[in-house]
Amino acid sequence: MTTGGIRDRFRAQMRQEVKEAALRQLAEGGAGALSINAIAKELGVSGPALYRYFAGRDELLTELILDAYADLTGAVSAAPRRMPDLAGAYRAWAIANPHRYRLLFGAPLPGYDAHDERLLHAGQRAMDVLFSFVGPGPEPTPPLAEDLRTWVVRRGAGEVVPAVALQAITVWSRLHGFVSLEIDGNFAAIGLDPDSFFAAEVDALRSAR
Amino acid sequence: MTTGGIRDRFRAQMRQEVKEAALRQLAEGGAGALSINAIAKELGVSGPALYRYFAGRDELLTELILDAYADLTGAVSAAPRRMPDLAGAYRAWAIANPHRYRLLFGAPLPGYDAHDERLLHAGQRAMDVLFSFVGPGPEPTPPLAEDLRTWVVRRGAGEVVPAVALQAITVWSRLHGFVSLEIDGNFAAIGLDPDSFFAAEVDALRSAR
DNA sequence: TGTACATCAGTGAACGCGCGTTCACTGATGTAC
DNA sequence: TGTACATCAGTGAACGCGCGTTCACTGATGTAC
Repeated sequence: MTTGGIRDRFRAQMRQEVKEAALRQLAEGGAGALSINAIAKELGVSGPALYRYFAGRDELLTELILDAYADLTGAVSAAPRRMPDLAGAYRAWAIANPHRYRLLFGAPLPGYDAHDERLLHAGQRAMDVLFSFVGPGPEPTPPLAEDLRTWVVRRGAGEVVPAVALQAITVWSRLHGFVSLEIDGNFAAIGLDPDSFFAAEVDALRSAR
Repeated sequence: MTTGGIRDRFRAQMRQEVKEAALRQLAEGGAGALSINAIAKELGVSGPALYRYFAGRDELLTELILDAYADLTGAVSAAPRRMPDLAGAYRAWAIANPHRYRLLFGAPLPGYDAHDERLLHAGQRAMDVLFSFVGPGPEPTPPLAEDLRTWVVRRGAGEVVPAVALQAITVWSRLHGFVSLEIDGNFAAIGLDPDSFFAAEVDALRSAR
């Protein structure tokens, strides 16, 4: 399996083009709109041709999710190590890529089995970024503190203290609340401008909870 | 259009059975699993038969969403007027009805136009319950305070002060964050027990934002 | 109380569409001698 | 440098399935006289 041959390069580029077309369709058609046949048509190729590049729909989906994890993690990591910047980067990525954000954290797609362990690792890496961003919040009370300690150890991040773990999850949960309400159009539906409210919510996050 | 005739009662009951079957399929198959034909089959009837009771898939969906709004609003209203009970009732309903919760606040279904104004009213009624539950949070700063005031007036809830409006949205956003992470399996995916964390998050909500 | 009629639930066929996936095959192209 | 061969991208047909919706129609049933 030598890489770098002409055919290998062609394959790699074609895989890339398939993924790009897939993202385009995901962006337009919504969650269930990912169709092998539709992608093939967009690339000017017959449906079965794509099976040269992906074992099937599931493998393509897995690749898209892994890419999305890497992309989001990169975008957030690139932000200055301050709370408002973290929050802003997270939100900005989600708004720019709502369909990919839903792929990561939204309802599981019917018929898709996410049993690839690379997905777990990608998720852990994303969470690690959060750990490195937040400071310790309020000290969790005993039962919760125990849960957090064992959780952190089982993740192989034993050096993270419970107060930081709790803060990371809290930040994630609140950011996700705001961001998912926004990208799913719930603020728009009730006629509320998200920007000013976001600033207030981030401000509350900054002042340690 | 007299109601109460034998045929009218039959129609009403059949509509109810269609909706129940729809909910069952939604619960099993996920978001896009709502199929007129599948519902008909479950009821032991041919597909076109359902067009006697619903103009089409969209009307059925609209009814399901309206029912879900009424149900959630009722469940939350029935809770004692204290923060932990509000949060608990909201979460409990979402866990018991994840598919319906997604119908209300999740990504818009592709191909479904939610332009029925009854949906807006139902959403407003739900938000009104929140208004009646929360006390004033911290005073919003000028630009946000202005937004909130005009927003509240445009909704016809002019007696609600900005600090209460902000608190209601904040509570909603944070509850939604936690609840949607939970029902979409994100806590399970990273191996975290939601219960103890939920208690901590609610506790943070209780102590005024 | 009996009969005629209008109403309406439900059917089966059809339309046009789309899906993921398999299979046998063609034809171009890189590669090894 | 030329030739033979193996590799592999891509095709078109097919399978079996499902979808929402329309249409002309049958047959039962409530209702009005």
